[in-house]
Amino acid sequence: MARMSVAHRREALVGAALAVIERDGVHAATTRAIVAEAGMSLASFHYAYASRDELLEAVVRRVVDGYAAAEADLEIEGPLEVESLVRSAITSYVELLRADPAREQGMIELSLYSIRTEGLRTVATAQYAAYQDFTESVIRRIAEVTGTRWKVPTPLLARMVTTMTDGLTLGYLVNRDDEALDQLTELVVAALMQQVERD
Amino acid sequence: MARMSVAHRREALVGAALAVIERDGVHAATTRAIVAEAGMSLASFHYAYASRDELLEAVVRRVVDGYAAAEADLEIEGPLEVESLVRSAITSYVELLRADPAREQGMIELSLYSIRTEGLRTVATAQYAAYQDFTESVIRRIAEVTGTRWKVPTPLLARMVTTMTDGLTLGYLVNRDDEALDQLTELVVAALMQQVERD
DNA sequence: GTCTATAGCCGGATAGAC
DNA sequence: GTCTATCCGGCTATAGAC
Repeated sequence: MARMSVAHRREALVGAALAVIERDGVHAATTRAIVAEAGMSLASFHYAYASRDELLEAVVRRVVDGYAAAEADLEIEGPLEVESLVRSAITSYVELLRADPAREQGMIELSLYSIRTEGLRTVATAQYAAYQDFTESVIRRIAEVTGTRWKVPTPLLARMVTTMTDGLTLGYLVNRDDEALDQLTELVVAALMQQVERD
Repeated sequence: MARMSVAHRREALVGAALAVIERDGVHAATTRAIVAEAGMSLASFHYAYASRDELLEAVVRRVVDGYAAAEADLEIEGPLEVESLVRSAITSYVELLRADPAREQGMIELSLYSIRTEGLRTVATAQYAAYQDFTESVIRRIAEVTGTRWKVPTPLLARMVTTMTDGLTLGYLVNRDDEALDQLTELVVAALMQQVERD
């Protein structure tokens, strides 16, 4: 393979690893599968990263950065009414889940793997914290735009959102029940609307 | 090892596999680790089961049967008031989670592994269906005992419960934040109480 | 029936040629 | 710097002695 800078090679490997994880799961993301996906040799892998876990750490970081980017791009659309904004925020994740369940399964597997792996635990919590920050900023934006107040602190509400989206994800991965997903989405929206302060 | 009936040997292997999965995760539940846990030889394993996946299928079935047994044993305690019964039902799971997070992580890993494995997919959905049945029966019992009606069908409400408990589980596994777990439990109870029909 | 021993494969990581 | 070839360990599954 042509000469590449280490930085460029690392980038390519992280991308390939993500592709394999999303398609076949963390278990299948062996160094060999990853280099095959990236079209490079096994030795080149170890030239760029000392170990498989070091690469996986970089993968988690890329995922985290993705959330941060999404946060920056965030746009509020549609009528400026709390319920419809909350619904569209939840729905946008649900549609992501529906469109690419394997991706979400890969992300959960990555979290669980990180938790079990010495040296990756802190990276896992960082992944969650980033997702948390993203959710919090959405909630804050909705409150600002509509002039709403919440009954509970924003960080707690954000955790409630991730709790429910995680639960929706696991349930959908197992059952693949689109109708149930729609109905549950409505219940989730209702649960959040319950936390709007009505003066 | 002394002579054992195949049935007894299988039982021992399933128990050992569950122990390893709960302690070290599905990934670590190799045939070698399992027979070491059970104190038998590798060859004896293959005398009882044709393959590792065949054993894992049996493990999932045992978990399912466990839920069914829990359902039969179910007792309603405390004051006959909807909110306190709902809270105690949720809390009893949350305390289970807090006491043995590794066990719950193992169960989630088992589900995700089953989903990815040809021939275990149906077993995975059966696992969830059993959990679903258990939850439904609890909800029904609470409604009967207190004379309450729910705004939504019981099966949907049961799915909402599993959605939220799954979410609580993933979040707790990553963050190990006991205070957040308490606060989220209260929000979950509130979300369920919202679905009580007040005439 | 139960064991030890081993086949056969795949994994991460490395040596050494170029 | 990048490659091919290889080491070495752990895995599932099986062969064959007893």
